[in-house]
Amino acid sequence: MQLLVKHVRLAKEAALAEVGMQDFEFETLHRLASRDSRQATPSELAGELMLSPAGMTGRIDTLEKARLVRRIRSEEDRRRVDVALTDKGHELWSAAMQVRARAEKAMVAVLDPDEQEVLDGLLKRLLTSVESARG
Amino acid sequence: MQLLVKHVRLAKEAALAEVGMQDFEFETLHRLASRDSRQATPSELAGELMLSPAGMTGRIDTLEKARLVRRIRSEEDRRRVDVALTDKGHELWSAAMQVRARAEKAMVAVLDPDEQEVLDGLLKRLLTSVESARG
DNA sequence: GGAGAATAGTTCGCCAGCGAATGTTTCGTC
DNA sequence: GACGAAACATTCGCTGGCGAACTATTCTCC
Repeated sequence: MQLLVKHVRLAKEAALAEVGMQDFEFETLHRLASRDSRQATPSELAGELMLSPAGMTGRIDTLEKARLVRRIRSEEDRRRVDVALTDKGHELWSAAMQVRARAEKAMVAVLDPDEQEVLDGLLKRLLTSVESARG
Repeated sequence: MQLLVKHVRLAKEAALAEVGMQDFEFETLHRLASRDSRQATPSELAGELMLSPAGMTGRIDTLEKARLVRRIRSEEDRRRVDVALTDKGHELWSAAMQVRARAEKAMVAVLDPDEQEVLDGLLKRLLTSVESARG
């Protein structure tokens, strides 16, 4: 049911528009914010977000232009670059988190808690199996 | 869990590559093939596929170039255009259907039939609720 | 019955992402 | 220690899709 997925995506995007952010920007910030260090390399992010390296460079470009993120050339290994969340980026991320959590909650509210748990479990099993099946 | 969705999408695309087709092409053909008349207007298709009118025009262009589809200007209402599946398009669609069904089956095989039914039901309820919530 | 609103499709300029090729830096091995 | 292989990020050209403006046709209603 990818129609559902599209709807969900659209609903989430609509929610994010409230804080003036696009979905892909939020996803990237979210990955960064979920790390203790508040930073990661482009490759790591690209892997987690299932994005090509080229695409990742582009995303970081726009985020950096918006001052939500900073590029820091690594000293030990000068091929590497660390992408760090700025204060502004962190603020915007938390704002978006709230809006988004609200939207998500409203959507799954049609299912009672037990059902939500069942759904969650089934989806997780599918995900792990599919992931292992394709490396 | 949009990660799951992305994986599923990727897996399906990989499957379709076997018959040399892209996902969006298949989706469009599928909508056409699911109709008795084997044809539909661009607007109808755009609505079903959640695509902008502009995007739909582009898709039809490429499909028409590949001779999978034909544009037929309507006689009664000359603003309208009917998109009709060609024989070649229909053949390719059925070939893709088989490949795709196989891939889909393999993915949900980790769940036993009862679980599949539960998952299906939950997802459908989510979809209808989300759809009604946003017109 | 003619003017303006509505409808259907297309064109145009733009954007995010992809794959392939490129430039640097580091690693492995002889 | 030097040279080729590998790792990282970036640039380049291309593609699918979007929104807004445009064209052509039909509907509405005074």
